[in-house]
Amino acid sequence: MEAGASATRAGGKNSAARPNLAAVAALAGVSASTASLAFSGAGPVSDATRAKVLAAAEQLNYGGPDPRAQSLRRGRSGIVGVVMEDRLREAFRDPMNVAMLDGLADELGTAGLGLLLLTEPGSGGPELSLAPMDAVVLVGCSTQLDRSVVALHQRGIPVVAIEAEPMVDVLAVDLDNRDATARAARHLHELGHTRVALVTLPLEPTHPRGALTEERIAASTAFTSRERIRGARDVFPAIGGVVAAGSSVEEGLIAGRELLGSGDAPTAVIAQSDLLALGVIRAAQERGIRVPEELSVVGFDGVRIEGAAPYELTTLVQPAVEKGRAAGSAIVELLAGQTPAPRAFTSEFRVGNTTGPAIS
Amino acid sequence: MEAGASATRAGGKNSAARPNLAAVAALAGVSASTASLAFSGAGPVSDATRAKVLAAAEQLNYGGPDPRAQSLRRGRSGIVGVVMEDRLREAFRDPMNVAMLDGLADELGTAGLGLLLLTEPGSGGPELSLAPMDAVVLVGCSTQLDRSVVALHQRGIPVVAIEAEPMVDVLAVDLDNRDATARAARHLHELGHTRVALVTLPLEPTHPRGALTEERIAASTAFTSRERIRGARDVFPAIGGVVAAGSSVEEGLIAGRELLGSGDAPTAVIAQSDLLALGVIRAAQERGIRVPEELSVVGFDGVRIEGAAPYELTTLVQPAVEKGRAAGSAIVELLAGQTPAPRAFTSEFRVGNTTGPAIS
DNA sequence: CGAATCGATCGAATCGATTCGAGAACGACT
DNA sequence: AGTCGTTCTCGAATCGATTCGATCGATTCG
Repeated sequence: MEAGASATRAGGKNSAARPNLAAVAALAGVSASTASLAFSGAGPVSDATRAKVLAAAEQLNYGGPDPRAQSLRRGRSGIVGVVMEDRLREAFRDPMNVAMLDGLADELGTAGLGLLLLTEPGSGGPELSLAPMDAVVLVGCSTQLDRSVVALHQRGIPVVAIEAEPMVDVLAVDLDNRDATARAARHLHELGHTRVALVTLPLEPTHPRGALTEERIAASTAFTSRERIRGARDVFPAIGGVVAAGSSVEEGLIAGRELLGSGDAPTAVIAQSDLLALGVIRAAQERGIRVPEELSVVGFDGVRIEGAAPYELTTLVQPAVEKGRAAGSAIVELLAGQTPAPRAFTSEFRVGNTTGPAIS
Repeated sequence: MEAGASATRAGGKNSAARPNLAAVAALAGVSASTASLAFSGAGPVSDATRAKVLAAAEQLNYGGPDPRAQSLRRGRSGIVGVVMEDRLREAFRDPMNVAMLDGLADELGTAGLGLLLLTEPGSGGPELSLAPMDAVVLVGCSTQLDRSVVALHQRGIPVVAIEAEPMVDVLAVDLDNRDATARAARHLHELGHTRVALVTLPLEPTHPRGALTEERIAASTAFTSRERIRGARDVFPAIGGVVAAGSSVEEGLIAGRELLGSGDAPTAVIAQSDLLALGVIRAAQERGIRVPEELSVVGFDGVRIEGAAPYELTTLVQPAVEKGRAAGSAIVELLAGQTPAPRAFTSEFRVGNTTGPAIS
């Protein structure tokens, strides 16, 4: 509290308290409603009056209508929450997420909406329901969000989910994760690979590493990861592998060491992100295993990674920015009272130089 | 507007309108004030009453107090704005920024505050003043923000600036940019280098590339970049170079080609970020110039970059996460009515294997 | 047994603006 | 001159909750 705080009321009208629209109106000699019109521009106000109001505002050092009050009255705050499953640092490590966010921010920014970064409940951050949001975007979130989604619906807050388990009253922006992965798997199959392993994204909220087991898959809450596993199994029904703790080159390296160090090392690896794929390649390099001659590696995302040279990943290029954009425009439509259709995006399989025929 | 919207009033009390605290209180047979107490937990409320209120809330499908109304009444929205100079994609491309943001989010999250991403005014995004924010963090922003800062002060919104031109009533979280760069320059000087060039971060809001000229430096609005240039000139008064359009390996590559292709190529380069430094190294590799034998390169930030191997950059390690944390805790204190002291961080000069003696 | 105390609940004011319908002033048209 | 139509301004209601002080019983203390 500042020095003059206690005098808020005692000091009369001209105390240190921040001025409000009423004070400005009073000084200008007009009613509050007119002053409001003068600021918002809606409704007819004579130039003379507007000038008077603006002058009064300047004199009182009034910075314009309080956004908090506007939010209440209008029922809109201009803020859209974005819930990402990881900590910021984790989420932003993958260029894919950043690209997606960029598309989202771009679309929302155009509509005058701001992006509020939220983490999943329980992370200690804002409770996901106490923030004044107009809408929410769920990004690759676990299915455990059901409860929160219900809470949001009670508030009448529309929800858009990018790559998530279908939920009632949640607009889906999807990617052909399963199909795409199956395509990559088929590619490996055609090249003659039979010993193929997966390096997956985290399956649990706590991101533990470890072998990919049936139990873990069944218990998993990570939609995207599970879909991609399904896609791989459409081609290699018994495929196994390891689970990484995140999407990074480092994690890929760890996973790669694990896979390549075992007795019957695979001849091909399906990594669930380009960063992981690059890490696997690094692990191969460490062991003197040549890519793609002795080991084929496919990634996912199609992001351009610094330091991948001379490799050009065989990967699934997904329209990340477009995905974000689609989510953004869906939100804008939702807020306009329209009912946009769900969007589904497809990935393009791009063959690089990290896959080749299986060694006979 | 939804189907039942027009019936909001006509339908009587039980229409499709979203329930509010008053409705819940009425159904529970208590006053609104008691219902409020029951939800907030402040003040004494008997268990029986609380149960009644909660039951009524459930029956009405009431999701708890409206954050917008709370914001107004409490004068707090729980939202902190973060203004970054670039587009999201630009800003998040540099791990440095992400690390900083992570520290910030961590500290703010603990205090129950959310992070609202904003871009500089004029970018079309939220007007930086119409969002209901409790405080604002300026990150490496241009000096052109003066006007906005004034607007924020009018609203009584505290402002913290990370590495920015000192401004009145703005709490500074600083880094020894000048000093640190001078240290690196001295290192090169001691190694015998005389033909040294700079690769700087953008100097103007529009991020044009080009030669580093006196006019540009003088007209520059980028604080960090300018400070670092000053540091370099403390050792090499006549140092020139090129300006990059952002902080990325790609930009460093472009800048490096420019520098190394010219007639009297430098024997050492001071890059203003690690990403730029790595790009310069790439440019050298392209031309068959050996690092560090024929070209020394120093960076700034000390972030671990994938793909830098086998090089370990000679660079200035700055405490990025800590910087963000400091800004976060400063904000928390500011909001608590305290007056935290400005913070200044120092970078540590780390010698890697990208600098060596000048060729005689 | 009267008084002080404590716990639970309620009333009313307040946060700061927006917006709708009504009213006033004024020029134009028949 | 009277009526109609503009244009500008105002009053009052409203958005949804929080919070201070007052009230009212019931319990406990002297």
